[in-house]
Amino acid sequence: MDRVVAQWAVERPELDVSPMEVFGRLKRLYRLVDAELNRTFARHGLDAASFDVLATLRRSGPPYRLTPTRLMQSAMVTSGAITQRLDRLEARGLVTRTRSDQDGRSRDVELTPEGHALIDRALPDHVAGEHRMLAGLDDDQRAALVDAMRALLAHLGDTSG
Amino acid sequence: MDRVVAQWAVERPELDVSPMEVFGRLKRLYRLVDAELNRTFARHGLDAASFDVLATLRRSGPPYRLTPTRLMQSAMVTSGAITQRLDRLEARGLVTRTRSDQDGRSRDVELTPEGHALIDRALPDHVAGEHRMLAGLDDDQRAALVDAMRALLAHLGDTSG
DNA sequence: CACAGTTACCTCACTGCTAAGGAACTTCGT
DNA sequence: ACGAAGTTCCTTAGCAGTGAGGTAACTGTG
Repeated sequence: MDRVVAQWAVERPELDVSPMEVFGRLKRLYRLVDAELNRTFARHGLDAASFDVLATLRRSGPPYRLTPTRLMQSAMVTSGAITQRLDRLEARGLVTRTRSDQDGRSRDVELTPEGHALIDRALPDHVAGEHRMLAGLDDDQRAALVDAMRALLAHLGDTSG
Repeated sequence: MDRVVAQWAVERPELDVSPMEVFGRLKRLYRLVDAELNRTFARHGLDAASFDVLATLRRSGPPYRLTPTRLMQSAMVTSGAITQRLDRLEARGLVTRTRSDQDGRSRDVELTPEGHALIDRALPDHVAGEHRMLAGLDDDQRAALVDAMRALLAHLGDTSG
Protein backbone atom coordinates (compact mmCIF):
# COMPACT_ATOMS: atom_id res chain seq x y z
CA MET A 1 0.00 0.00 0.00
CA ASP A 2 2.79 2.39 0.87
CA ARG A 3 4.41 1.30 -2.37
CA VAL A 4 1.36 2.48 -4.30
CA VAL A 5 1.59 5.90 -2.67
CA ALA A 6 5.32 6.03 -3.43
CA GLN A 7 4.69 5.20 -7.08
CA TRP A 8 2.17 7.99 -7.42
CA ALA A 9 4.59 10.40 -5.76
CA VAL A 10 6.95 9.74 -8.67
CA GLU A 11 4.39 9.77 -11.46
CA ARG A 12 2.03 12.49 -10.27
CA PRO A 13 4.00 14.41 -7.60
CA GLU A 14 1.58 17.33 -7.56
CA LEU A 15 -1.25 15.13 -6.20
CA ASP A 16 -1.64 14.40 -2.48
CA VAL A 17 -2.62 10.75 -2.65
CA SER A 18 -2.28 10.13 1.10
CA PRO A 19 -5.99 9.23 1.42
CA MET A 20 -5.14 6.05 -0.43
CA GLU A 21 -3.37 4.89 2.72
CA VAL A 22 -6.79 4.84 4.32
CA PHE A 23 -8.99 3.60 1.50
CA GLY A 24 -6.52 1.09 0.11
CA ARG A 25 -6.24 -0.56 3.49
CA LEU A 26 -9.99 -0.38 3.99
CA LYS A 27 -10.56 -2.33 0.80
CA ARG A 28 -7.83 -4.84 1.52
CA LEU A 29 -9.05 -5.36 5.07
CA TYR A 30 -12.65 -5.75 3.98
CA ARG A 31 -11.71 -8.41 1.47
CA LEU A 32 -9.55 -10.39 3.89
CA VAL A 33 -12.21 -10.27 6.59
CA ASP A 34 -14.91 -11.19 4.10
CA ALA A 35 -12.94 -14.20 2.92
CA GLU A 36 -12.31 -15.35 6.50
CA LEU A 37 -15.96 -15.01 7.49
CA ASN A 38 -16.99 -16.93 4.39
CA ARG A 39 -14.78 -19.82 5.44
CA THR A 40 -16.68 -20.02 8.72
CA PHE A 41 -20.05 -19.82 6.97
CA ALA A 42 -19.03 -22.55 4.53
CA ARG A 43 -18.32 -24.93 7.42
CA HIS A 44 -22.04 -24.69 8.22
CA GLY A 45 -23.20 -24.97 4.63
CA LEU A 46 -23.92 -21.28 4.37
CA ASP A 47 -22.63 -18.21 2.58
CA ALA A 48 -22.63 -14.60 3.75
CA ALA A 49 -25.94 -13.82 2.06
CA SER A 50 -27.79 -16.73 3.66
CA PHE A 51 -26.18 -16.19 7.05
CA ASP A 52 -27.19 -12.56 6.94
CA VAL A 53 -30.86 -13.36 6.36
CA LEU A 54 -31.01 -16.11 8.98
CA ALA A 55 -29.15 -14.01 11.56
CA THR A 56 -31.41 -11.01 10.95
CA LEU A 57 -34.48 -13.16 11.51
CA ARG A 58 -32.95 -14.82 14.57
CA ARG A 59 -31.94 -11.65 16.35
CA SER A 60 -35.31 -10.03 15.67
CA GLY A 61 -36.61 -12.30 18.45
CA PRO A 62 -39.82 -14.35 18.59
CA PRO A 63 -41.67 -15.08 16.41
CA TYR A 64 -38.53 -14.84 14.19
CA ARG A 65 -40.56 -13.30 11.43
CA LEU A 66 -39.88 -10.27 9.17
CA THR A 67 -40.98 -9.00 5.78
CA PRO A 68 -38.73 -9.05 2.70
CA THR A 69 -38.62 -5.26 2.82
CA ARG A 70 -37.21 -5.29 6.36
CA LEU A 71 -34.62 -7.85 5.32
CA MET A 72 -33.75 -5.75 2.30
CA GLN A 73 -33.14 -2.68 4.45
CA SER A 74 -31.03 -4.63 6.90
CA ALA A 75 -28.91 -6.23 4.19
CA MET A 76 -28.59 -3.07 2.07
CA VAL A 77 -29.27 -4.93 -1.17
CA THR A 78 -32.00 -4.58 -3.77
CA SER A 79 -35.37 -6.28 -3.55
CA GLY A 80 -34.39 -8.62 -6.37
CA ALA A 81 -31.46 -9.89 -4.35
CA ILE A 82 -33.66 -10.60 -1.33
CA THR A 83 -36.18 -12.46 -3.47
CA GLN A 84 -33.40 -14.72 -4.71
CA ARG A 85 -31.92 -15.24 -1.26
CA LEU A 86 -35.32 -16.22 0.07
CA ASP A 87 -35.88 -18.55 -2.89
CA ARG A 88 -32.72 -20.41 -1.94
CA LEU A 89 -33.46 -20.51 1.79
CA GLU A 90 -37.05 -21.57 1.21
CA ALA A 91 -35.93 -24.37 -1.12
CA ARG A 92 -33.65 -25.65 1.67
CA GLY A 93 -36.48 -25.51 4.20
CA LEU A 94 -34.73 -22.90 6.37
CA VAL A 95 -37.45 -20.25 6.08
CA THR A 96 -41.11 -20.16 5.07
CA ARG A 97 -42.89 -17.45 3.09
CA THR A 98 -46.57 -16.83 3.72
CA ARG A 99 -48.95 -14.09 2.68
CA SER A 100 -49.54 -11.53 5.39
CA ASP A 101 -53.00 -11.36 6.98
CA GLN A 102 -52.81 -7.61 7.52
CA ASP A 103 -51.50 -6.61 4.08
CA GLY A 104 -52.00 -8.72 0.98
CA ARG A 105 -48.98 -7.20 -0.73
CA SER A 106 -46.69 -8.26 2.06
CA ARG A 107 -45.13 -11.59 2.91
CA ASP A 108 -44.12 -13.03 6.27
CA VAL A 109 -40.71 -14.64 6.17
CA GLU A 110 -40.25 -16.91 9.15
CA LEU A 111 -37.45 -19.10 10.42
CA THR A 112 -38.27 -22.83 10.39
CA PRO A 113 -37.05 -25.03 13.28
CA GLU A 114 -34.28 -26.19 10.91
CA GLY A 115 -33.30 -22.63 10.10
CA HIS A 116 -33.37 -21.69 13.76
CA ALA A 117 -31.18 -24.64 14.72
CA LEU A 118 -28.72 -23.94 11.92
CA ILE A 119 -28.18 -20.28 12.76
CA ASP A 120 -27.88 -21.11 16.46
CA ARG A 121 -25.12 -23.56 15.59
CA ALA A 122 -23.31 -21.24 13.18
CA LEU A 123 -23.46 -18.08 15.27
CA PRO A 124 -21.04 -19.03 18.08
CA ASP A 125 -18.53 -20.17 15.49
CA HIS A 126 -18.93 -16.91 13.61
CA VAL A 127 -18.47 -14.80 16.75
CA ALA A 128 -15.43 -16.84 17.77
CA GLY A 129 -13.89 -16.18 14.36
CA GLU A 130 -14.45 -12.47 14.77
CA HIS A 131 -12.80 -12.53 18.19
CA ARG A 132 -9.78 -14.31 16.69
CA MET A 133 -9.41 -11.71 13.97
CA LEU A 134 -9.56 -8.89 16.51
CA ALA A 135 -6.88 -10.46 18.68
CA GLY A 136 -4.28 -8.46 16.73
CA LEU A 137 -5.57 -5.23 18.28
CA ASP A 138 -5.16 -3.93 21.81
CA ASP A 139 -8.10 -2.25 23.54
CA ASP A 140 -6.99 1.29 22.70
CA GLN A 141 -6.50 0.51 19.03
CA ARG A 142 -9.85 -1.20 18.87
CA ALA A 143 -11.65 1.71 20.51
CA ALA A 144 -9.89 4.18 18.22
CA LEU A 145 -10.83 2.12 15.19
CA VAL A 146 -14.50 2.06 16.12
CA ASP A 147 -14.38 5.77 16.94
CA ALA A 148 -12.85 6.68 13.58
CA MET A 149 -15.22 4.46 11.62
CA ARG A 150 -18.18 5.91 13.47
CA ALA A 151 -17.03 9.44 12.60
CA LEU A 152 -16.48 8.53 8.96
CA LEU A 153 -19.86 6.85 8.68
CA ALA A 154 -21.55 9.90 10.16
CA HIS A 155 -19.71 12.17 7.74
CA LEU A 156 -20.77 9.99 4.82
CA GLY A 157 -24.39 10.29 5.83
CA ASP A 158 -24.91 6.82 7.21
CA THR A 159 -28.33 6.82 8.80
CA SER A 160 -27.93 3.98 11.25
CA GLY A 161 -25.12 5.28 13.44
CA MET B 1 -25.09 -1.25 14.36
CA ASP B 2 -25.43 -0.76 18.10
CA ARG B 3 -29.00 -1.93 17.72
CA VAL B 4 -27.79 -5.20 16.26
CA VAL B 5 -25.52 -5.77 19.25
CA ALA B 6 -28.39 -4.91 21.60
CA GLN B 7 -30.67 -7.41 19.86
CA TRP B 8 -28.13 -10.19 20.24
CA ALA B 9 -27.67 -9.29 23.90
CA VAL B 10 -31.35 -10.13 24.38
CA GLU B 11 -31.49 -13.23 22.20
CA ARG B 12 -28.08 -14.79 22.93
CA PRO B 13 -26.89 -13.07 26.13
CA GLU B 14 -24.11 -15.58 26.72
CA LEU B 15 -22.26 -14.52 23.53
CA ASP B 16 -19.92 -11.53 23.46
CA VAL B 17 -20.85 -10.07 20.10
CA SER B 18 -18.89 -6.83 20.57
CA PRO B 19 -16.61 -7.60 17.58
CA MET B 20 -19.64 -6.90 15.42
CA GLU B 21 -19.22 -3.23 16.31
CA VAL B 22 -15.97 -3.37 14.38
CA PHE B 23 -16.85 -5.68 11.50
CA GLY B 24 -20.35 -4.38 10.97
CA ARG B 25 -19.00 -0.86 10.58
CA LEU B 26 -16.18 -2.08 8.39
CA LYS B 27 -18.64 -3.61 5.96
CA ARG B 28 -20.95 -0.63 6.00
CA LEU B 29 -18.08 1.78 5.52
CA TYR B 30 -16.60 -0.23 2.69
CA ARG B 31 -19.89 -0.28 0.85
CA LEU B 32 -20.54 3.44 1.25
CA VAL B 33 -17.01 4.32 0.15
CA ASP B 34 -17.21 1.91 -2.75
CA ALA B 35 -20.47 3.45 -3.93
CA GLU B 36 -19.05 6.97 -3.68
CA LEU B 37 -15.89 6.05 -5.60
CA ASN B 38 -17.99 4.40 -8.28
CA ARG B 39 -19.92 7.62 -8.77
CA THR B 40 -16.66 9.40 -9.52
CA PHE B 41 -15.52 6.66 -11.90
CA ALA B 42 -18.84 6.76 -13.72
CA ARG B 43 -18.39 10.47 -14.45
CA HIS B 44 -15.37 9.46 -16.53
CA GLY B 45 -17.04 6.49 -18.20
CA LEU B 46 -15.27 4.00 -15.96
CA ASP B 47 -16.02 1.52 -13.23
CA ALA B 48 -13.84 0.42 -10.32
CA ALA B 49 -12.45 -2.57 -12.23
CA SER B 50 -11.38 -0.52 -15.26
CA PHE B 51 -10.02 2.32 -13.17
CA ASP B 52 -7.98 -0.16 -11.16
CA VAL B 53 -6.28 -1.59 -14.24
CA LEU B 54 -5.60 1.78 -15.86
CA ALA B 55 -4.29 3.27 -12.61
CA THR B 56 -2.02 0.30 -11.98
CA LEU B 57 -0.51 0.65 -15.44
CA ARG B 58 -0.20 4.42 -15.08
CA ARG B 59 1.56 4.40 -11.74
CA SER B 60 3.95 1.67 -12.85
CA GLY B 61 5.69 4.44 -14.83
CA PRO B 62 7.06 4.38 -18.38
CA PRO B 63 6.55 2.43 -20.54
CA TYR B 64 3.17 1.90 -18.77
CA ARG B 65 3.31 -1.80 -19.50
CA LEU B 66 2.63 -4.83 -17.25
CA THR B 67 1.66 -8.47 -17.69
CA PRO B 68 -1.80 -9.82 -16.88
CA THR B 69 -0.26 -11.75 -14.00
CA ARG B 70 1.10 -8.57 -12.40
CA LEU B 71 -2.29 -6.90 -12.82
CA MET B 72 -3.96 -9.95 -11.30
CA GLN B 73 -1.74 -9.77 -8.21
CA SER B 74 -2.31 -6.07 -7.82
CA ALA B 75 -6.07 -6.35 -8.15
CA MET B 76 -6.38 -9.50 -6.02
CA VAL B 77 -8.78 -11.14 -8.46
CA THR B 78 -8.55 -14.32 -10.52
CA SER B 79 -6.87 -14.54 -13.91
CA GLY B 80 -10.25 -14.95 -15.58
CA ALA B 81 -11.38 -11.64 -14.17
CA ILE B 82 -8.27 -9.89 -15.53
CA THR B 83 -8.78 -11.43 -18.96
CA GLN B 84 -12.30 -10.02 -19.07
CA ARG B 85 -11.25 -6.61 -17.78
CA LEU B 86 -8.56 -6.44 -20.46
CA ASP B 87 -11.05 -7.57 -23.13
CA ARG B 88 -13.24 -4.60 -22.26
CA LEU B 89 -10.40 -2.09 -22.10
CA GLU B 90 -8.85 -3.36 -25.33
CA ALA B 91 -12.20 -3.12 -27.12
CA ARG B 92 -12.41 0.52 -26.03
CA GLY B 93 -8.89 1.20 -27.26
CA LEU B 94 -7.58 2.08 -23.80
CA VAL B 95 -4.93 -0.66 -23.65
CA THR B 96 -3.18 -2.92 -26.16
CA ARG B 97 -2.21 -6.56 -25.71
CA THR B 98 0.84 -7.93 -27.51
CA ARG B 99 2.75 -11.15 -27.20
CA SER B 100 5.93 -10.81 -25.17
CA ASP B 101 9.26 -11.14 -26.95
CA GLN B 102 10.98 -12.71 -23.96
CA ASP B 103 8.34 -15.28 -23.06
CA GLY B 104 5.82 -16.61 -25.54
CA ARG B 105 3.37 -17.48 -22.77
CA SER B 106 3.25 -13.94 -21.56
CA ARG B 107 1.47 -10.83 -22.85
CA ASP B 108 2.41 -7.18 -22.60
CA VAL B 109 -0.50 -4.99 -21.62
CA GLU B 110 0.21 -1.35 -22.39
CA LEU B 111 -1.67 1.90 -21.94
CA THR B 112 -2.64 3.59 -25.23
CA PRO B 113 -2.46 7.41 -25.48
CA GLU B 114 -6.25 7.41 -25.03
CA GLY B 115 -5.99 5.25 -21.92
CA HIS B 116 -3.20 7.41 -20.55
CA ALA B 117 -5.18 10.60 -21.12
CA LEU B 118 -8.31 9.13 -19.56
CA ILE B 119 -6.66 7.96 -16.35
CA ASP B 120 -4.80 11.27 -16.05
CA ARG B 121 -8.14 13.06 -16.23
CA ALA B 122 -9.94 10.72 -13.84
CA LEU B 123 -7.24 10.49 -11.19
CA PRO B 124 -7.37 14.05 -9.78
CA ASP B 125 -11.14 13.75 -9.50
CA HIS B 126 -10.78 10.43 -7.72
CA VAL B 127 -8.22 11.79 -5.27
CA ALA B 128 -10.37 14.86 -4.60
CA GLY B 129 -13.30 12.59 -3.78
CA GLU B 130 -11.18 10.66 -1.32
CA HIS B 131 -10.09 13.88 0.36
CA ARG B 132 -13.72 14.93 0.68
CA MET B 133 -14.67 11.67 2.32
CA LEU B 134 -11.81 11.96 4.82
CA ALA B 135 -12.81 15.48 5.80
CA GLY B 136 -14.96 14.00 8.57
CA LEU B 137 -11.85 12.88 10.44
CA ASP B 138 -9.30 14.95 12.34
CA ASP B 139 -5.61 14.13 12.02
CA ASP B 140 -5.47 12.04 15.19
CA GLN B 141 -8.46 9.95 14.21
CA ARG B 142 -7.06 9.42 10.76
CA ALA B 143 -3.66 8.33 12.08
CA ALA B 144 -5.31 6.00 14.60
CA LEU B 145 -7.46 4.51 11.87
CA VAL B 146 -4.48 3.76 9.64
CA ASP B 147 -2.56 2.41 12.63
CA ALA B 148 -5.35 0.04 13.64
CA MET B 149 -5.95 -1.16 10.08
CA ARG B 150 -2.25 -1.76 9.61
CA ALA B 151 -2.15 -3.84 12.80
CA LEU B 152 -5.23 -5.83 11.77
CA LEU B 153 -3.84 -6.49 8.31
CA ALA B 154 -0.57 -7.72 9.76
CA HIS B 155 -2.43 -10.01 12.16
CA LEU B 156 -4.48 -11.42 9.29
CA GLY B 157 -1.34 -12.26 7.37
CA ASP B 158 -1.51 -9.56 4.74
CA THR B 159 1.73 -9.76 2.85
CA SER B 160 1.93 -6.24 1.51
CA GLY B 161 1.98 -4.20 4.73
C1' DC C 1 -67.26 4.78 -4.32
C1' DA C 2 -63.82 5.52 -8.03
C1' DC C 3 -59.42 6.14 -9.22
C1' DA C 4 -54.71 7.97 -9.06
C1' DG C 5 -50.74 7.23 -6.62
C1' DT C 6 -47.94 4.40 -3.69
C1' DT C 7 -46.11 0.21 -1.84
C1' DA C 8 -44.48 -4.70 -1.81
C1' DC C 9 -42.66 -8.24 -4.03
C1' DC C 10 -41.23 -10.60 -8.08
C1' DT C 11 -39.26 -11.20 -12.91
C1' DC C 12 -35.87 -10.73 -16.33
C1' DA C 13 -31.85 -9.27 -18.89
C1' DC C 14 -27.43 -8.18 -17.97
C1' DT C 15 -22.92 -7.77 -15.51
C1' DG C 16 -18.64 -9.19 -13.42
C1' DC C 17 -16.86 -12.44 -10.62
C1' DT C 18 -15.02 -17.30 -9.39
C1' DA C 19 -13.50 -22.02 -10.22
C1' DA C 20 -12.09 -25.39 -13.12
C1' DG C 21 -9.87 -26.71 -17.00
C1' DG C 22 -7.30 -26.30 -21.54
C1' DA C 23 -3.69 -24.63 -24.89
C1' DA C 24 0.67 -22.68 -25.61
C1' DC C 25 4.99 -22.03 -24.04
C1' DT C 26 9.19 -22.37 -20.94
C1' DT C 27 12.21 -24.66 -17.66
C1' DC C 28 14.48 -28.36 -15.56
C1' DG C 29 16.54 -32.86 -14.95
C1' DT C 30 18.53 -36.59 -17.18
C1' DA D 1 17.84 -33.80 -27.14
C1' DC D 2 13.73 -35.05 -24.81
C1' DG D 3 9.84 -35.62 -21.64
C1' DA D 4 7.79 -34.01 -17.32
C1' DA D 5 6.48 -30.32 -14.69
C1' DG D 6 5.41 -25.71 -14.15
C1' DT D 7 3.72 -21.05 -15.89
C1' DT D 8 0.78 -17.87 -18.34
C1' DC D 9 -3.24 -16.66 -20.25
C1' DC D 10 -7.74 -17.68 -22.01
C1' DT D 11 -12.32 -20.12 -22.08
C1' DT D 12 -16.48 -21.67 -20.14
C1' DA D 13 -20.18 -22.61 -16.89
C1' DG D 14 -22.37 -21.09 -13.08
C1' DC D 15 -23.53 -17.78 -9.47
C1' DA D 16 -25.19 -13.65 -6.97
C1' DG D 17 -25.89 -9.20 -7.62
C1' DT D 18 -28.12 -4.78 -10.02
C1' DG D 19 -31.62 -2.00 -12.34
C1' DA D 20 -35.64 -1.57 -14.85
C1' DG D 21 -40.03 -2.81 -15.08
C1' DG D 22 -44.41 -5.62 -14.07
C1' DT D 23 -48.37 -7.15 -11.14
C1' DA D 24 -51.18 -7.09 -7.22
C1' DA D 25 -52.75 -4.82 -3.19
C1' DC D 26 -53.39 -0.86 -0.32
C1' DT D 27 -54.44 4.26 0.70
C1' DG D 28 -56.20 8.82 0.45
C1' DT D 29 -58.92 12.25 -1.80
C1' DG D 30 -62.90 14.28 -4.06
